[in-house]
Amino acid sequence: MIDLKVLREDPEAVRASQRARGEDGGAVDALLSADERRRSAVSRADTLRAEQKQFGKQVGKARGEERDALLAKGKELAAEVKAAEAEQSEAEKELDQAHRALPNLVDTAAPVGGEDDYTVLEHVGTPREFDFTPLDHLDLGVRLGALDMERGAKVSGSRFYFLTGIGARLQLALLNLAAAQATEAGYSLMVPPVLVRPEIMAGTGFLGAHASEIYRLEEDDLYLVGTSEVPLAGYHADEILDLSAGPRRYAGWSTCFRREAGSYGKDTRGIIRVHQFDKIELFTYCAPADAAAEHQRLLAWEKELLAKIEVPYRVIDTATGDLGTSAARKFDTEAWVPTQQSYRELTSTSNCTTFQARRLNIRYRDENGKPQVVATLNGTGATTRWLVAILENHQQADGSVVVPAALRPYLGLEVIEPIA
RNA sequence: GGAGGAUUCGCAUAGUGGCCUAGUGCGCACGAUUGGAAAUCGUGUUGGGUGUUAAAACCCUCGGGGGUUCAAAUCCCCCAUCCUCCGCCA
Repeated sequence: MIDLKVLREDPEAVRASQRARGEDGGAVDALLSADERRRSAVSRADTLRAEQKQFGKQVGKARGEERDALLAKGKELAAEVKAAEAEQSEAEKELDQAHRALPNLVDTAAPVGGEDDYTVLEHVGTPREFDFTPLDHLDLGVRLGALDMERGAKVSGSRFYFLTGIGARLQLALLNLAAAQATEAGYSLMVPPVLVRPEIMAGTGFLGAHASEIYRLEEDDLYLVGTSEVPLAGYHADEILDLSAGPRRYAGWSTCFRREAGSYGKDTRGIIRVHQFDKIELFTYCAPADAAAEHQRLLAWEKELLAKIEVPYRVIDTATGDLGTSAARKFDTEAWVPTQQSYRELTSTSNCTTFQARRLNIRYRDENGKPQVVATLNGTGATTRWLVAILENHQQADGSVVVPAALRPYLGLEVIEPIA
């Protein structure tokens, strides 16, 4: 939810943000009038309640006929209060709905436009020239005994897979590397629940436009998370944090589940786009004033990790129209995938400012000891998809794959050889 | 799945319809005392909303929601969470 004070003081800024996202400006005016209605309803109900309270005290003292008269009048007042309270709660419900319907305000520094209007901030490394025809990650994975899509489909359907043998070990090595770096950087490593309650899922902003992406367990009214951002954001819901020692940083290690609805036919080969994968997710709670700097730090940590797997990549500043509901700004890193001759997203870091925290009621005490809403940010540590970039970029003519130096201590191998 | 118990201000507790504007202890903050400290004494100490330039004032908040009543921490109903036990399953 956005800050209603900002809305009241500068509705035009909110409308501009909506336009930048390519969304409806009418939602802004709906929210403004809902806010107006709620305030007048609250004020009416407050006045009546005050009157009734004073009145109730007189009844307690009165006796006899006087008491009977007061009781009659009291009944009237009670009915009025009840009506005013019903009006108030109706107005509050409407406000909440309108409030939650509005996505976060975009950062004015983010490039305006649709999916393809991102800005490339930098290129790191140079795509390798192959003197042989490189195999894609699926062919490589099968030859190395690392990946089995067919049995994944047999057991669970399309977009499911088994990481087998060295594939499973490679993923563990990668996630351990990421977990170790995150721990060193001051993140607390967390293994969170991957099933969450509706209010937590809604609080992180995933039940709006992207609800169809999410698995829901109807019987239990729980959602499977698409990233541990969700449980990590919920971790401090309804709390007032002490941030006097600096931001709270968590690294979540979890499996992630995505329905990939609407992506039929896209990336059907291999493990680029799958229903289930593993990820280390970086998550920060900090004072809103520190959020932009923390966002840069998250990006820097992602780049540090990418350097360790030694793949060429670029960094993009995502356009406003392609931002998630909660994000004000988002930087993606995209690794070069040789067999696709293109860059594919490996990490994504979003500054959600106070948007999620306002929904989840997460605050901190400012220097005056007053509760204020915190800012939340998230970024990718490492994911299953990284295996694609590692395998393809480090393959050799004989079908073996050189293990990047930083991964060797975690895998215990310098080269992964084909099994047959 | 079943039975019982619990949920009150950071923590611990008191509170069985109006004197609860929620008491007490601990903790915490500030002050007094002291050469300084401990002890002691005093004052303050949930969060949110309406309102205001700011304040004042007012309203809500005793796990959540609903109900009874002129009036609910207190009575009734539903739900959540935690604990104990039984059953079932792994």
